Amino acid sequence: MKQDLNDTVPQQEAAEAEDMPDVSIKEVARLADVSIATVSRCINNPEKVTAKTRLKVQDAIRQTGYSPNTLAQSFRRGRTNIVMVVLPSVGDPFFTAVMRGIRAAAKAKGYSVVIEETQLNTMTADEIGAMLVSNQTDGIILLASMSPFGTEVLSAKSKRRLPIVIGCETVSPDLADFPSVHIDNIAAAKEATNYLISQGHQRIAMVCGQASSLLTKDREFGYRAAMKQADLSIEDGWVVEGDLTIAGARKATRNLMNHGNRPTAIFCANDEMAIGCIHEIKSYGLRVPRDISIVGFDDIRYAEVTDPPLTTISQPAEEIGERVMYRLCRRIEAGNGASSSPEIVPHKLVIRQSVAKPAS
Amino acid sequence: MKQDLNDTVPQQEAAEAEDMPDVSIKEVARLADVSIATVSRCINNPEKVTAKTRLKVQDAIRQTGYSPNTLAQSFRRGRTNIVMVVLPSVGDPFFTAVMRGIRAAAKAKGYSVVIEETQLNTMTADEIGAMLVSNQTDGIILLASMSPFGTEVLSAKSKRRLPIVIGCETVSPDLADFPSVHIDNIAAAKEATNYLISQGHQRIAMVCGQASSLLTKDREFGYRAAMKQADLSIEDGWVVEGDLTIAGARKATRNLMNHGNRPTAIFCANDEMAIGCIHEIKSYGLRVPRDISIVGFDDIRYAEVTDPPLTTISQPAEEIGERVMYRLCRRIEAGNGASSSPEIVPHKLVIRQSVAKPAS
DNA sequence: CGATCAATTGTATACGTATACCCTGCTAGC
DNA sequence: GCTAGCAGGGTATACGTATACAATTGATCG
Repeated sequence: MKQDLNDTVPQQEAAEAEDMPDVSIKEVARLADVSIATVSRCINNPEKVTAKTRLKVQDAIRQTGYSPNTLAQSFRRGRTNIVMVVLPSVGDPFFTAVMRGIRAAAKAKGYSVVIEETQLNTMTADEIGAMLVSNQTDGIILLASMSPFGTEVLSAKSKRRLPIVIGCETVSPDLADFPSVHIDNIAAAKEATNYLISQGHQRIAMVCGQASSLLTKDREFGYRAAMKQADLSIEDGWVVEGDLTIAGARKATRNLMNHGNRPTAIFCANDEMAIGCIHEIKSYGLRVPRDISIVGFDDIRYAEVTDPPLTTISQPAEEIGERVMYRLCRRIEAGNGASSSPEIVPHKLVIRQSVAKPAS
Repeated sequence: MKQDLNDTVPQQEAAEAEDMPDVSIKEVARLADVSIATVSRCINNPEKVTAKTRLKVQDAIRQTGYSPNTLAQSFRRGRTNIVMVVLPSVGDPFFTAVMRGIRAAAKAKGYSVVIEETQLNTMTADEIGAMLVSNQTDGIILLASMSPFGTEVLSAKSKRRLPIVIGCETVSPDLADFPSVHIDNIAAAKEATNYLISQGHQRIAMVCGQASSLLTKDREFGYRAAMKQADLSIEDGWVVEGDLTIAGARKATRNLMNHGNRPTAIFCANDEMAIGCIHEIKSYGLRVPRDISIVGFDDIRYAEVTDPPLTTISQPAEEIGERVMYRLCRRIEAGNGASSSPEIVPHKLVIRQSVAKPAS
């Protein structure tokens, strides 16, 4: 519309030929009076070229403002230096913390990362499959369980030799040979439940995640195990399914509030739901922890500024992210030679003020 | 190490030849007994090929499990279908909401998105410059102001014909010719401040963002304008700088609490800081809003579950994300022909319970 | 001083795709 | 029935880089 009249205005200094639209390795070679092979070597194997030539070439590079065409490089090398991470929800502060670790490690290793969201597992297997093949990436980090089509991933992996590493989630049996790094979710959930029990609670409910999520399955398992071990019964309707969001938790909590035998404590499968849970309880005119105690999971950064501050299980989120990324790198570089054993990182129960002894 | 002994084990059914490591267009052409050009046409211009041939080719594609090599395509076409978005902090729920909109639009348009974080503007200009050239993307969405090196971006843009669109931030003068979509930050901040004034507050402080962030600069400007218009003075030390995080806000709030003339209301440049602010105030044994009123900005999803629920300025975050992505697409497809006028979306003051009339 | 070898640089090719251009064969209009 | 036109499909090439291999240079040693 109006950008094409710049031919009528005097060329603005042109600095150092900085405004070339696209300068290829050829330009550099011509200017430095060497072959393109030499230029390429100067960049990738500087030690294989004379100091004198190297200087000439570096000079030409500077003059032309050349930078290698990443597309061509990726094509030639067969590597994009992009990894994909699949997670349930980008909005969850826990996952953003994990992402921070992943991103830090990725940057250190020279990778970019693209994120795909399973939208809390509402994606169909087809959608996920399409997502996986359409993106050309060097590897995949799975932070979300996708059991329904686990085999699809597996076949894709073996087919394209695509390294996959799993984080946070407990691995499902058919993905057991992939490397993974996560906490011991069962033990952590047991610990959280036991803490409630140790405070004298007997009527303990749980707001868990979707049935499709292995991770929350494990947490539910830990909860049930602790209850059984303490000889406490779990009434029908005490284990309600949230969708890991605040809204979902509020709805789930409503069911708990209306239960004939109302629990005195609630264990939430993540902090996000614990926040919703607390808020819903307050809307009933009840107080936390005086009337009902709450334990969360993840220790997101909002956990300490909620009212009351949340007692929860802390995961080393950033560390998980870093480790999982580094393991993926090793997998990319070393192939299947790299270790594929699961890596368990430590969790910790952090006690704040959302749990009290039961009133009743 | 151990994956090379599969020649000794019997081939596992081989299904439908589904396990080929890398099948190119050539395989398909050979199998369908056509030229590779025809295969390519079948995929990209199906109407230019006979129905019969098309069927043959589609059959071959299915049999081989072929999918085009995205790297080669990108290289050939000179387009990656990847866009980069630069934002201050991936952890901030406001930006994750914007990202949700961006992601949705990107998916609809067939783009992947890589995220770069300016780490709350602690990146150096060099780092940012490196980031921009290293990533081969079709376009950039700027959600963070980077005034110090705005010119660098600008030159990069003109140099590589790289479309850039700005979101959320008010554009700095030297980026004024880029398309942008955002709310009227000044007007919104004025509205927030006026609301406090209308409730009878006169000693109103502000926790703003870093000086380098244009966006919070605008909010501060709006605050000052509203105060001036109401003939209220702003004491030294009433405008404190946070870093848009909870921790930063708590520190900033501490200064406000220790101020000789303690304010009765605080306007925070974002909700994240408002949360920190509230928490810090509580730690002084004071109550919100009885002792001090708080107004936030952004209306993140935690704003309604804080205690008390936060009065704040609501931005249509997801919509901003979508629109900004669509504008980037238009820019990528239509070049500079696409409109570059700023697009102002509406904001809204949402009144909850963090503001009361001043006690004094 | 010449031959051999190492070091350095140039030449040529391949990666997989998209497309400009050409060729073939068919159809339609006279 | 012959030709003009056209549609469908094949051939060849280009994209920018990296590298195997060839060629050339220089140096060292006999």
